[in-house]
Amino acid sequence: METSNLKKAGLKVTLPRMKILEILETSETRHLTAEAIYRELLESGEEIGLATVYRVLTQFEAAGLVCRLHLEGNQAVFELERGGHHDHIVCNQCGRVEEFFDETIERRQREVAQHHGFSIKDHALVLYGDCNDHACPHRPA
Amino acid sequence: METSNLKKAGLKVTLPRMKILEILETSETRHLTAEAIYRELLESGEEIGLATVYRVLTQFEAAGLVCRLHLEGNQAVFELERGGHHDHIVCNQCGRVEEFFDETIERRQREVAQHHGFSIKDHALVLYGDCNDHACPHRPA
DNA sequence: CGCTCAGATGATCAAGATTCTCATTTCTAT
DNA sequence: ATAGAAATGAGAATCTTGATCATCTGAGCG
Repeated sequence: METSNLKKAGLKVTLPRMKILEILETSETRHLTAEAIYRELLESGEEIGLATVYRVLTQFEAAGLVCRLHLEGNQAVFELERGGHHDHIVCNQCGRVEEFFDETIERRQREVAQHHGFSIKDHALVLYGDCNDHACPHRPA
Repeated sequence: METSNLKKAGLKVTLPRMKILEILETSETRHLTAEAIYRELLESGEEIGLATVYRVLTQFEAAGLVCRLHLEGNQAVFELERGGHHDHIVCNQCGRVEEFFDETIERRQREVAQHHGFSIKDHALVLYGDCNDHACPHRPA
């Protein structure tokens, strides 16, 4: 019930927004597509439109509540902003997503950007590989 | 006239393919969208379909002749494969794209992936910032 | 040099993801 | 409760990219 986040972001506290936030907070998978959220809401018996999901997620992104990531394919995924910045590793086989943070990489990025005369504002880093987990339980949707 | 590249890739040497390759080789901008290539060809008086441009670029990518990049926005850009791997810095203001290669970052990526039990196969790294170029028409104040 | 046919092209259609439109509904402040 | 502003839902619209299919073209052969 973190309605405070919504208010703080200047967003009216509505049912669809709370429900979407709730799913982002409680879902097993930390990285969800708009469609996945939409389907989950429908299955919960909510009356919601896909357009609303996209609209709300875009607003959440602007408010800094969620991050939009383009991990692969054409569908963006959204993850709840839980404070720390991190990058991602995606398994080519099962689609599993893991997070990491590496200060050395972060520092070198800043240095490289400076070298090129850029003031770095953001970056996107995704590693693709095969997770060598034999019991890999996550199959792509 | 690098028709040898086409033959080597098992692609018939046709006018559209040569023209697209020529544009990729001679364009000022090293990173072009399919649409940009298409428009440039139309302006040169070529009779070509957008579908062909996409089809050919996809074939070039499969043949290792070009790289497809998702730098920002929804449109992929293509760049001629000139040997060395590199990553990109994009200016948020003017859209300029610069290339860099940093061995430290590359190495750390491999180490991080290994740490997570992944065999890294590929990666995507894009830095976003403001180029502080005084000639940049959109330079921030 | 012209012939043949697999492969390539171009026009159009189609698909998938995301945004827009607008009439209707829901919050928030009063 | 009520009014006004903002949000929602359904579907249309858009944008990028891939698929279809009839027509055309290039490479090898005579």
